Amino acid sequence: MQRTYFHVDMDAFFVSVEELYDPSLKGKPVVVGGRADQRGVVAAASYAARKFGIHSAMPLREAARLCPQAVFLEGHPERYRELSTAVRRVLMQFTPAVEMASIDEAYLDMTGTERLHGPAMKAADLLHKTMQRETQLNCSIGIASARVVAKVASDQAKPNGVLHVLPGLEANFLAPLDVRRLPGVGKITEQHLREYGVRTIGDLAKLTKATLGRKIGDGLAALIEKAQGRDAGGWYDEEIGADEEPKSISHEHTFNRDERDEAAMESMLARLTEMVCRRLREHQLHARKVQLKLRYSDFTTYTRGRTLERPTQLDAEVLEIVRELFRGNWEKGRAVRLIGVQTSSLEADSEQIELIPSAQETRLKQAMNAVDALRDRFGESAVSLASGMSARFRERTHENPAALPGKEPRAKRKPQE
DNA sequence: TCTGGGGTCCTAGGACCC
DNA sequence: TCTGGGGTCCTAGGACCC
Repeated sequence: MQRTYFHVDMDAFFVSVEELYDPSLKGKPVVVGGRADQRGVVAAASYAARKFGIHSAMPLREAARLCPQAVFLEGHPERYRELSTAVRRVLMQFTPAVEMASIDEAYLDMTGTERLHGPAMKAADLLHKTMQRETQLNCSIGIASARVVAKVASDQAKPNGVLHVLPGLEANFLAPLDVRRLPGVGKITEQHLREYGVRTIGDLAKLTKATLGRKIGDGLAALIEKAQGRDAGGWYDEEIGADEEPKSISHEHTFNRDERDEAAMESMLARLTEMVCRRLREHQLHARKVQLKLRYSDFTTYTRGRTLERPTQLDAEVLEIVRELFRGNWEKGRAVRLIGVQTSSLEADSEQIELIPSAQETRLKQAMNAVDALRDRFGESAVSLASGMSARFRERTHENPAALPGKEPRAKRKPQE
């Protein structure tokens, strides 16, 4: 059956949200991602900043060199999440089949909504206006019979436009575009494809086993099919909105200066573990896999993990494993740039083989819920488990004085209405 | 200019099983 | 004289996306 997908992509989302809260930023070169002298990259750049050659994923220091007068902002993740929820609410007015693909973009399955909203272009126009009115944010919309084509179309429609690729014309629309425009083709794949003379999506669409001179793997086969204008592989084979629960939950931290002190790294690990486990509990999930990530100062990166016999969401259990992995794998004395904790193979509470929980376990769970509640009311620093405290103290005093308690008022939670 | 943080999916080798 | 072979789990690494 012929389907109709919308891909809705917010224009310069982080920057636009910042402008909402501080209209004086409008028209200025604005960079969201961190201070100009920090380790980090550009998360979003205003159109004025882009004129200087600044783009996302560029190191902050380079952005500062290109445009010293730009306004550098750390950003406000809570505000972005809040606006993202508002965006989702608008989209849900048009169809329940909405899937947020990231904080600022979504896919809508609009198949069969003509009776309700009229033809696709009319619905898109209304969606565009509703989004403006209810969030004060601009978006771009791509419409097509395949999600991958809708996504490329919204990209071409930017900024603040709508592009409808008519059924039957998908391949024609894609063919002249640079192969990098196709989702899934990054720098590395582009280089590989270049060796086979592929420069445009049309070139990729024509690849066969014969022209390639070798066997085609599943990944490349899916890529070729996408280049021909059809959804293929992985997520593209599932229904919109089928995914709700996360498949992994992780936190990581890059030290502002490379770290070689064991105690400092262990307390950071404790802190990261607390954040991860807290989110596991929020989602009512238990993790069966725990992974440690280490990146040394030369950027070589290692992950070491373990599968648990029994899934968990408890700080102490996860931290014990993380510690063992760290002690068993960190080369003593070698300077560490980044450290991280990841959980995966997540299972819902109900899937747990519920042996009768021991009284001790029940008490522990109650205690964790109490800790989470305290943190809700008084901030993350209110309650600390294990050795997370000293890391927090270090970060706040030496590396980030602005974050000292009292100096940085925590965002107040809105009372429930 | 040294390169964030949070994710998803794919690959590939070895173990194990039928 | 040597070759089975497919499915699934586990682990680690890597490409890619916003």
